Amino acid sequence: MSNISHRRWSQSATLHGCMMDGRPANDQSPWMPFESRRRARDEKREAVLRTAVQLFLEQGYHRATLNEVAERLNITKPALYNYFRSKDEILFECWALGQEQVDEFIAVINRSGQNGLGKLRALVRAYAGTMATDFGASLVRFDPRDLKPHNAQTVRDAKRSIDRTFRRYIAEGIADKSIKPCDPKLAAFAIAGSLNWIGHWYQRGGPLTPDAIADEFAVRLTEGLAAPSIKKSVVKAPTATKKK
Amino acid sequence: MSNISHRRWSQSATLHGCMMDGRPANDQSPWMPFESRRRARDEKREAVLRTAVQLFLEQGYHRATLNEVAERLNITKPALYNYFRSKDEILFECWALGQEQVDEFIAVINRSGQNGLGKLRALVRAYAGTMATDFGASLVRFDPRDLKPHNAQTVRDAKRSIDRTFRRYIAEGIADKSIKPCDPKLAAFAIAGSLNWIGHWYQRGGPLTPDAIADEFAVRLTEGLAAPSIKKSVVKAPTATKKK
Amino acid sequence: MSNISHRRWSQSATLHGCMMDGRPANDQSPWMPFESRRRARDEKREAVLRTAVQLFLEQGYHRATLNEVAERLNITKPALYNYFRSKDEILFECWALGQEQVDEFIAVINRSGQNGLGKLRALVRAYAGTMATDFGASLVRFDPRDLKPHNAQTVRDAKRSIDRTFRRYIAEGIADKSIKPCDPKLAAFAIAGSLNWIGHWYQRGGPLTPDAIADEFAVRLTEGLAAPSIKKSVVKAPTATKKK
Amino acid sequence: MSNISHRRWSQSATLHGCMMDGRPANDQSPWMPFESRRRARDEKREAVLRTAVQLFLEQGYHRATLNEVAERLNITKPALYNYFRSKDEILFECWALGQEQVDEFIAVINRSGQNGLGKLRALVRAYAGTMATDFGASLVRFDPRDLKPHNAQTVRDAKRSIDRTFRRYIAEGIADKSIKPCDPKLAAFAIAGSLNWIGHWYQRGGPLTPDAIADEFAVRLTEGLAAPSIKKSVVKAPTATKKK
DNA sequence: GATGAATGAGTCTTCATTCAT
DNA sequence: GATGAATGAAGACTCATTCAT
Repeated sequence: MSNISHRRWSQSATLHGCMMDGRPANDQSPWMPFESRRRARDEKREAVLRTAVQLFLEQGYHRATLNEVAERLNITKPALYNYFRSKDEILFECWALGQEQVDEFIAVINRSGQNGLGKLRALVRAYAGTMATDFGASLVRFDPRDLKPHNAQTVRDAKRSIDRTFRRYIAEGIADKSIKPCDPKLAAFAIAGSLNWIGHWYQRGGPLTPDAIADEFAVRLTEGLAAPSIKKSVVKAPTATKKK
Repeated sequence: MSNISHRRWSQSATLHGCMMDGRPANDQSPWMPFESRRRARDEKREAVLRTAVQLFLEQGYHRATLNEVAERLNITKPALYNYFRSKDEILFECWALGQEQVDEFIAVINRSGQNGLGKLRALVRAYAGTMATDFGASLVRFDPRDLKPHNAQTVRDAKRSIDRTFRRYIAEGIADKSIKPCDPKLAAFAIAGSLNWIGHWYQRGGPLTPDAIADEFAVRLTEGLAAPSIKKSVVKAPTATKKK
Repeated sequence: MSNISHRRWSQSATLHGCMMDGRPANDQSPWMPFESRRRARDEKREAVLRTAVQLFLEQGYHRATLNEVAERLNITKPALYNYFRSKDEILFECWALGQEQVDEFIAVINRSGQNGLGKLRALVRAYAGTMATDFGASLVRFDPRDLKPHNAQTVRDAKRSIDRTFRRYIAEGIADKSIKPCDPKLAAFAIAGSLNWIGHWYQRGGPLTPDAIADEFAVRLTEGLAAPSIKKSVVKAPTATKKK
Repeated sequence: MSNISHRRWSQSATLHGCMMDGRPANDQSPWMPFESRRRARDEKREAVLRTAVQLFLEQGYHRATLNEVAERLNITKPALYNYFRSKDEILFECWALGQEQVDEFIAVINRSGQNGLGKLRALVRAYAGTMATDFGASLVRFDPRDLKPHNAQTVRDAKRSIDRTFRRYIAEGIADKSIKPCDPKLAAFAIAGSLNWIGHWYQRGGPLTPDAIADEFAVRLTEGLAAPSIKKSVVKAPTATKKK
């Protein structure tokens, strides 16, 4: 039954790491075909995920069938099992790709030397942009309860981590006086809520561009928090958002 | 197998009352038994909905089975079909009870003579409170695509109507100068997003009371919008919400 | 479980017998109310059967639900169980009313002093007329396999008996030279088939009256069999059939 | 639980042949395996239909369960859904196979240059033979109301078409004087009724062979109609019917 | 690596029937 | 005698998953 070693999600970048692995490809090693085969495999994996995330968002995880995923890829259902062990693993990997984006821009913001308000605005901006992507939306539209317990826990941990980041930036801002005193917890909820909601209503091709939304939200969601003196300073978000 | 002998409707204290006045009914009104039967029926319907909404929120609509709904009510699955025609009808009725709350307080707010900002704050407050209830949360946690087309349309219409209300209050506020000029559409999205998100994270029994959340959000979500002069005025929400 | 004595169908006329029982009603006995109650009961029983046979013919036994039978009678489903013990018993009683008609006219024809061809024609005529009634059609449109084994046997016996009657008349006709020599078995099948088919296609309110059909079939189905000399003699069927 | 290990399609002698030439396929045509797969599939579909039609005739459509169909084929119920979309589709396909036989021999008769009586007799003969087959009997033993509206309509149209064919041949016969003047409509009903009834009483393995029935009916059902001069001409039915 | 075929688990739903009132 | 409520038995259908080829 379980003769396949359990691939585990290690909080960052399996798939992304893979793509960087292209590196050894530049030499003429005899296992080049091996390499290229692996790359082909990864590309197919990704194609599955792109198709799946779309379908899952369109119809909802439970109404979407693997049959339709396969059909859209012009393959057959069992072929999917060459790349993924189960439907919920596909779901999880979709989520993981979204989470990767978040991890990346949070890392960038963390390294930026801004004050609390600056970081918060940068976060809002980047997060809003991510919510307007398929994989980003999957962060908030998919239900962890559809995952196996282990993965579900991973998701919950990540969610909590994001929440803590919001609160931390706010707390930092309060400490450095760039943000008015307030309850970081509720403020974080309010801001995150607005942002997460984007994942539910944003429609590609609508009148609003992701950038416009991101800019507007970066201002709107923080202007109430900004301490009087720096209310007007708007910050450019790091353009870390990977879209691929 | 048949360890369920006494059928009980665990959640119906009122129902129990009913059964007690089944006998004294002969002394008063001749259609008392009739009345009481109808009431009993309504109460059972409601008990089903209360149980169902809880289960649907707990486990998600698709993972929740009617069997478990029935079990929690100490009845059998087909008994549910005395009150509802299908699983999705139950879902719809849960939503409808939440929507009723919303319709009611919006009606009250509409009739209040406040300015735009006042109405908006009242709306935020009442809406936040509703989100902290089971039926309220069902407004945003249930997926209209699980409903029959007709009901799905009803839900979508209602959602649009709520959105328009947010925008209208904001526009009114801009017109009457109680709200700073801004894009009503995006502002409405931002506010509604924060509020809707409550339905996803709020846990009964947590450290935050619905009222605290409602108050905080009423201030927090609007202070950025408020025109300088009236920034400090906080409004009590109409307490119109509860229905029974 | 089976504390109810099994009412058994004794090949003739429970219901019919009942109606003849009107007999004691002509006196002023003190148990008149008793009598009248029983008559009321019988009338309701019959009303159920009339409604049921229609519905069963309209929609087919399995698609027709007792609920709809009850609805058409403006009563509720369990009320039906005051008159019948099960759905298939209703089916059986419908069949029995049709069979009664057949038994009656066969008895009449048997007693008539006609020759074989005469009897055959009389039978065809009467049978065709019966097929154009609801209860008559139920003889051929209902499936004995829907009945309990005992009743199913009763039905099969009756069918066989009718078949034997056809064959007997034909054989008589051959013997008395009113019918050309032929295989009575196949001839009976052919004639009975044509007649039974009426139950499938005849629509009340169509252009053809039952009488017209009966007359035409009486001629058409037998003219091939008739020995030359008496080909033209047409016989009036006994008008014994109609019961109400 | 899993006492079914070897899945066998009991009725598919041909299928077995197929599987044998699965191996030699490498020596000849490259798409042989493809072909053979398709053929295997068709044969299984047919095996399902053969089993289903038998069961439906034996027990009636509603009492027959897909489970039993599957069991008789030594497969499981959902496997049936590889070949058919629903139970009623299976019913329809059974009917369609019977109808195909009818369409074929009608086409042949239409092309024959016989006079009206000749065509009618040929039709009777061929139709009688078909009624003695399982798929033929399904033409009259299955209830179109069990089908989806679209298919039900198809069935009704086909029935009407057959009826028109009977009437047309009779009318032709009257016109060309091979048939005595009569009402084509009622005559068609009478003949078709006799024939259809075969589908209800004919038992394979009984004393009567289909051919004997067909021959007898071809004479019996038409001798009453034949105009005196040609009464004796008997026609061989087209042997076009059997399809495999 | 891919496919057709098959499976098993599970859910909704229907309906005849019974029971308490 | 009638009713509302409840039940249990059963069946169709779906779909993720597996297996042999």
